Amino acid sequence: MPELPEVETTCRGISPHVSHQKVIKVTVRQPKLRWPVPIELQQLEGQTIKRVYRRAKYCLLESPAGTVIIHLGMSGNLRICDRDIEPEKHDHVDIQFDNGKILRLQDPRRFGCVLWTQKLSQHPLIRDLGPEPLSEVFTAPFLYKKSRSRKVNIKTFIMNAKVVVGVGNIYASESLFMSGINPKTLAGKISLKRYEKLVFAIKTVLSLAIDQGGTTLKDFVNASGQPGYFQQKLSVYGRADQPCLTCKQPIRQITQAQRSTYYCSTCQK
DNA sequence: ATGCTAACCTGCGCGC
DNA sequence: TGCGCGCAGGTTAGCA
Repeated sequence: MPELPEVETTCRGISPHVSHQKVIKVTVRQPKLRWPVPIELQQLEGQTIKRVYRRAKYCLLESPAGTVIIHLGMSGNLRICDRDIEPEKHDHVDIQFDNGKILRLQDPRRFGCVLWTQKLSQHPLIRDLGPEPLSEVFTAPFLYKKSRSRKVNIKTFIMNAKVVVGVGNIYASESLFMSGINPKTLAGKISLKRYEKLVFAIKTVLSLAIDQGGTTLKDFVNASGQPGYFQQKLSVYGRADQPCLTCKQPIRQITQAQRSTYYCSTCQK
């Protein structure tokens, strides 16, 4: 479900209900997520959330005692609901606040996680992350330098969180289409000039998707339960065999690193 | 260091 | 209707 725009949409949605609120109870119904939900998460009880923010695809709840690290995996969502709303199937974790609201994690596939750390910057999941794609440090020279001698294809390269965070399977295909780059091209063979186009495309696609409230393919909903609308603007993702919006040739679907890639072999060289 | 694969799960749509 | 198969928005561990 969630790539960077969906996580950003989620964080913005929950923040007004969670920031500066005191946690009165943490309930874990199913601790078997990607990693077990740690018992130390209970240290959150009694804490007041200082802020809610996003790093990569992690939603972070910062408190004086430590930070909650939440990842939504493939199928997770975070919702704000009233305390008397009964949990449903796959509602694994609740964080209840003294304002009567509950932050509730639902994740059918359980690829997500809820972790607790006292030193976020040293956490293994956070430590080695690349730059934020919407930040000023994510530039063409950065990507160009990082990619020299790399033999992996460009699509897999930009989906590598050690290179740049937040570019998932949808927006990788969309960005490469926008920049006219064939996803099979080796990262190390791409010129600085073409990386200029790619960096611009990544920033543009992600920003537009955030503006649209994310992409809802199947089940993404924001903190209020509403879908996103970016799927209406997808150029290639999920459009196998349909005509390219530019040249009318059929969009191709291939597999790279065990993931589907969509592209136009005419417009992307 | 880099690149590739399997693995972790549930649910849904499709062909038969 | 039911069953088996393939596929799905992520990311890490482990191995060559």
